[in-house]
Amino acid sequence: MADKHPYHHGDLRRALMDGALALVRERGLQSLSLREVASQAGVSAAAPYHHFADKAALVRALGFEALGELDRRMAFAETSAPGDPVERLVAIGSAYVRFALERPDLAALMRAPEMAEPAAAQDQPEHGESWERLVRAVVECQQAGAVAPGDPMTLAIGMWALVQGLAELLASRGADGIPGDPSAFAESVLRVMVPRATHTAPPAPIL
Amino acid sequence: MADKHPYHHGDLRRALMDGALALVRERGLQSLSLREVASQAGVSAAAPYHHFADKAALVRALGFEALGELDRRMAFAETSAPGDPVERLVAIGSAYVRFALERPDLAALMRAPEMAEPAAAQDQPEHGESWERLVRAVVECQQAGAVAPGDPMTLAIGMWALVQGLAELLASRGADGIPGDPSAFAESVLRVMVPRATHTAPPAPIL
DNA sequence: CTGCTAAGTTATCGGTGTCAAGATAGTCGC
DNA sequence: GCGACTATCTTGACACCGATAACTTAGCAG
Repeated sequence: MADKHPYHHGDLRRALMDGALALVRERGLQSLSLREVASQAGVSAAAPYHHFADKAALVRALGFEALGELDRRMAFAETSAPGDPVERLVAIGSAYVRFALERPDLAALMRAPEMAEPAAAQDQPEHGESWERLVRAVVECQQAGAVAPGDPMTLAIGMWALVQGLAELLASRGADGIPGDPSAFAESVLRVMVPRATHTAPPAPIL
Repeated sequence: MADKHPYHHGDLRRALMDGALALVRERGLQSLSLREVASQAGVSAAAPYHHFADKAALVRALGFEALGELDRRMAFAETSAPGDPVERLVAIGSAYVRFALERPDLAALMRAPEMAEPAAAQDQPEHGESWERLVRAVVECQQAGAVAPGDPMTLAIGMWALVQGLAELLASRGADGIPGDPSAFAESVLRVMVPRATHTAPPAPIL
């Protein structure tokens, strides 16, 4: 309905989002100003309110778009890392970290406080299957006997938290003091932290 | 020098920090206003600038105080969890998550964007030994043969990221859909994710 | 052509961070 | 005790921000 006939501006909503994203990219989410976004798009300061209820709504729209891009990257990582399921799990997680390192602006939008507000549940477009993909990868690892058995939800939450913490640590906080390529380092951390299945049957049989 | 003789107000700096913390606690870091902090302390809007260069400086001071409290809790967890080094490591990590769940205000201050700015390196008071403590716990686990060998830094960063991600996931994001006590759940996740040493000597010796 | 509604405008409000200049109150040297 | 000095706080202002109300314009349906 709103995306068909460009009345005055020609899809202003899109222009606002693009401009806002550019501003976040170059000066950070912290100093994003709705007025500046508007004036950069060549419209008055009140115009955005015909497309977004709030400044928060704009940020949420961008955040969900960022989540979509993340989902796309993780999907690509899943399909292009065949064979060993553990390698696939690592690849999925690594894609997350790489995304946060390459696009800290999008990563910041994903974890913007506006995304945690209850209003965020309303305008969520497609519910994104990132979570299902991660659980699937964990289950496949377990079926292959490569990862410790147990509730896959627990493991998946652990992996998700690990990857998210790694991303924030390396992107937002400084990636100083670690050697070489941060993304390669993150991958090695991931590889170590995957909860591998213990190869012995009982723990230390007294022989 | 500034903490000795209360000139007019009687340690206004402290009053501002306490008031600001109270405001963050009840309405969130997002809507913290320097003016409101000042007027709540019974002082004009410009008064805080004699004690903090910026609003960001106030937030950083609070953030470092929160880091100190976290450090205190992790230190307590370390000393009061003797015996099994893995249990100690889990206890330290669990203390982090519990802290973030109990005091989301302090957790938010710790990861405030102002803490990542380069200016944060200046006014850091005591450099906090949380990191050293974590590395120590990891090394002890390795010496006991309970945790996979390898660079302890890598493992410690993994644990730190895991615990940080877990805290953010459970605190900022909703802790919905997980069963029972969130902190107990986090502890179980931690326990699963600790990179245990494989109990076999070589990986599958062809016998 | 006549409504009707979406889209954009101007004007304004209350609020915010920050600074400059002045007033005030303690401390120190004499 | 007294003047100089400096730290502290106030007033007043500036520029900006998010948000709303009232008005104008543009495109479409009948």
